[in-house]
Amino acid sequence: MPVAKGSTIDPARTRATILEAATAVLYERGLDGIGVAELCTRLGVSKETLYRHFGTKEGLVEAMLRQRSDRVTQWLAAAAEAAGDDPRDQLTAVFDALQRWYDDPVFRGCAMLNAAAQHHVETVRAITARHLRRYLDLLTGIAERAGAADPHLLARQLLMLVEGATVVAAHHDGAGAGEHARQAALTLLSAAS
Amino acid sequence: MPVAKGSTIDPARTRATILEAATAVLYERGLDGIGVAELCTRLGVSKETLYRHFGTKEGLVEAMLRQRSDRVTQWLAAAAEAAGDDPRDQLTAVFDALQRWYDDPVFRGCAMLNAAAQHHVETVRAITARHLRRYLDLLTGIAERAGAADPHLLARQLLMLVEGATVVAAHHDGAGAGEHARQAALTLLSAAS
DNA sequence: CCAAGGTCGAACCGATCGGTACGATCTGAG
DNA sequence: CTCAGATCGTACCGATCGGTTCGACCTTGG
Repeated sequence: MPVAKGSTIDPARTRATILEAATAVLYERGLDGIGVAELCTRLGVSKETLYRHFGTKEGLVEAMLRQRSDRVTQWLAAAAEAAGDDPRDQLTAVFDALQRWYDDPVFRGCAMLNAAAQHHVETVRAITARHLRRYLDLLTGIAERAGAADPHLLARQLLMLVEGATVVAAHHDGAGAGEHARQAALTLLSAAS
Repeated sequence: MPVAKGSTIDPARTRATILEAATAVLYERGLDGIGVAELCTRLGVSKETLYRHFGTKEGLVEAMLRQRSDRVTQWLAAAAEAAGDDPRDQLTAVFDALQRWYDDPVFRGCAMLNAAAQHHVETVRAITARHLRRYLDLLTGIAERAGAADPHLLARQLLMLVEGATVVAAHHDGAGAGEHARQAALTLLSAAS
């Protein structure tokens, strides 16, 4: 490791561990629902360490949102890819994956949307917008492969179903939300090609 | 006015005025984005008055969310009713009304969803759930009048489109979100009957 | 073995938070 | 006119906030 300059106790791993644990706690409690002191206690880390790695609570929040967006996007894309080449199968796989998420007891809605609802900070809003854009790209690919007359319009409508299903699952009733959205998505896909 | 017991300066009107102004400010800044002191300044009211009428910041928040849910629901229902008896016209009217909302420069997404994303308080979450339920009732009526095979399923899918369009409009791009959602909704309506 | 630097824990900082207290002022019913 | 009560403005409270500092450990490259 030529780039590993002066370092002991592997700070990179410390940072990764903090990020990992903070993701879960901040998702459960909300960004402003827990102070830095209690957060550090739950993370098993001192305030000085946290501030050296992230500079600011905002810095930690942004780093964790970025990582979470990366992971969720990759996770959804992988689910679609594993379903084969048929766009209908890919769409089904996406909504099935969402349903599995909704059924998770810790499910509390989309972390990016929740964050954007609290912090009016521009950086956070930008991360959320980028997150939706990534979803849209994934859905646009499916719509194009399906031969939709207007793939961008269809993708946008599918994005609304994805986000709408997540909202309904989080705030009204998660049972079957993924399946119901999937059914609607397939109807739109059929009608658009 | 027989019920007007002992009162001067019409406290009822004071309360209504506070609620009115607080709705706008809390929507713009976020529930935790403004303190009670600054809030009172913007409202042109003293802290003592605010606390006498609402007891707590939480009390104010809940009262304003309830009122907002009432109004928004009535506003959407009125838009649907004014469109006549055809379910397709009613659905169109709903999404057209939403689009007008998205185009408002102060639009910041659904206030109830934003609130539920920040406050994990059970009361707030209950108000949000009731709000979605009201939307669902409105859409169920339309789905039933349209003769849908499974009106409850269709209504749920339409609800996802409504909420999804609102999320996309707030966090990605509001231009045309209402129209695109309306188009998808009409497709689902046609396919379900 | 030694020095550099990551980490800890706790004390500490000023600012702000939600909420209370109080005297002064104003309003309107009797 | 009088007096109850609504309102104001301000000072104040304890708690908590995000963030800093420091001395003591501990780990590890040289």
